[in-house]
Amino acid sequence: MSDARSDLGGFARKLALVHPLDAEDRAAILALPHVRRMFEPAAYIIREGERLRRTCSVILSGYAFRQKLMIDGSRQIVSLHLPGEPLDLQHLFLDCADHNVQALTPLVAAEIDRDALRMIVLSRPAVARAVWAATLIEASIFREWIANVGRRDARGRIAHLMCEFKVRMDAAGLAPDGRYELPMTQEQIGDATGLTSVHVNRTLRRLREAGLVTVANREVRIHDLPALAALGEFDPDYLFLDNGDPPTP
Amino acid sequence: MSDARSDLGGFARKLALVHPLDAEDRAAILALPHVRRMFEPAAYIIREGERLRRTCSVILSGYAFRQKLMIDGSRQIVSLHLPGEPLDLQHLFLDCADHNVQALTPLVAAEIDRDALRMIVLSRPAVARAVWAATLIEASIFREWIANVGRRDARGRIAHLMCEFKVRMDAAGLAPDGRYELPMTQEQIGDATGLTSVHVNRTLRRLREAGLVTVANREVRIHDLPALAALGEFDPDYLFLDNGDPPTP
DNA sequence: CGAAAACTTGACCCAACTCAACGAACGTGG
DNA sequence: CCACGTTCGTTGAGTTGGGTCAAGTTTTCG
Repeated sequence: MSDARSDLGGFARKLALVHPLDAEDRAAILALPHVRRMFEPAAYIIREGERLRRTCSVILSGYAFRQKLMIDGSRQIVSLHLPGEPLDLQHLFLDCADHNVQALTPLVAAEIDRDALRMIVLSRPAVARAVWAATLIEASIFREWIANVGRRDARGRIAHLMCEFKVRMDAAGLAPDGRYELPMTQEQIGDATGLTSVHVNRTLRRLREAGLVTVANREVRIHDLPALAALGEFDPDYLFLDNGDPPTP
Repeated sequence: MSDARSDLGGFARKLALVHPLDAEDRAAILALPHVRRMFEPAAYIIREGERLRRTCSVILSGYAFRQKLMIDGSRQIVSLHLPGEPLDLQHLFLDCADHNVQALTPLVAAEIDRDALRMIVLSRPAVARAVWAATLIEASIFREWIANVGRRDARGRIAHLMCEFKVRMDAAGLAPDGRYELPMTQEQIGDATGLTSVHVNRTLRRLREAGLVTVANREVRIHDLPALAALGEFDPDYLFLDNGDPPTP
């Protein structure tokens, strides 16, 4: 696959899953001018209030999370990002960051020139559809997270998070067998679910004792996926990963 | 203003606030084929699981909310919508609804033909920017709501909701003096903030007794906006309403 | 005017938080 | 390779914000 020659192969592949791209579209994406940049864990990739960024970042390797800080110092993680995923498509057309993005692990990002990305997006309808749909899917995940923190108890929230991450890791080919890497501390799991790290710890123990899932050493092993999905009311439709039906023309 | 001749004048005006549109862009929007449709309060405008909608709806008059149902029957409202706002831009490029949209008041919607909307969006860069940016702003509001239900206490959540609604009503010219209409029951306020109606009631009383805000008879009267904004940690930046700085070319 | 829906208030309960102490894992530098 | 500080995880005890249940009251609307 010629994608492998460019840094942006993973990004192009992800977009093509959302909407089919022809060879020219794909070549245009691969040719996007960009610079690589490396980040340590916890390093800020995007900062709230930053204005007029001239780039849009895509993860080449590693994991990242999107976060808002409260004045009391607490933190709410609003999304997680896997390799190949874009980190700030909102800056394509919005000029100010309303939140922070931090690396979860050592991370390599491609910072794509924003004007070049705008150009191909406004001139290539298929690319526009793919990139736009990607932002719409992200919004769908945000909606699900509102429901998760707003209306589920601790077990449900964590079960849901584990299921979502599993399905997304699967789709990215990063969860070979039942187990998968989850590079989050219990405090970060709490920040993603609106809980404290202490309560995350207790809840993980309960989930383990119930034979549903084991989370240890940055690794998740799901023992009973149907039960875990039921507990977290997890239905993967909102992730729009099924490329089952062909997109409407 | 010739916009008034079409149903879609309000929509066009809203889009133009996000990104400038020239006369041709505006005319193309006003000419979009659509049908009017009326809804009673609580009527479903969009249903979860619905496939292959051929339209995208815009509110001509009235209010609506976006909602997810949990299996125990509880409900999480994930957004509120004012006159002129689009209700399902996600269906522009996604083929299945992941949530429900209901009318909050008697509502008139314009159901715009989706293919026609796609066409002008993919052929008119300025329209694409405006519509796309509108979806990105919606996503920004979703992120703020995750933080609201995830990390604030009851007073903060409700204070934040009141401030957001006030600012959006102001921007839409619907909050002439300090007071504004809030067509939500206490149960719906609870569904939007992840609380029960009983606790919403008690919290509203506390906010009233503290001299911050009075909510009664579907009307909100904010007595101390700075204090209310402080309590809800409300900073309107995430709404991207300021058209202060010209958009980057 | 009457019924249904929305709001109000009290009593009680529990899920999740706080505070605190301790153990385990993990770098990192000597 | 080990010593040691630091971060992360674990567990207990006590507290509390918000939920539940239940009984009114008020508003709305046909």
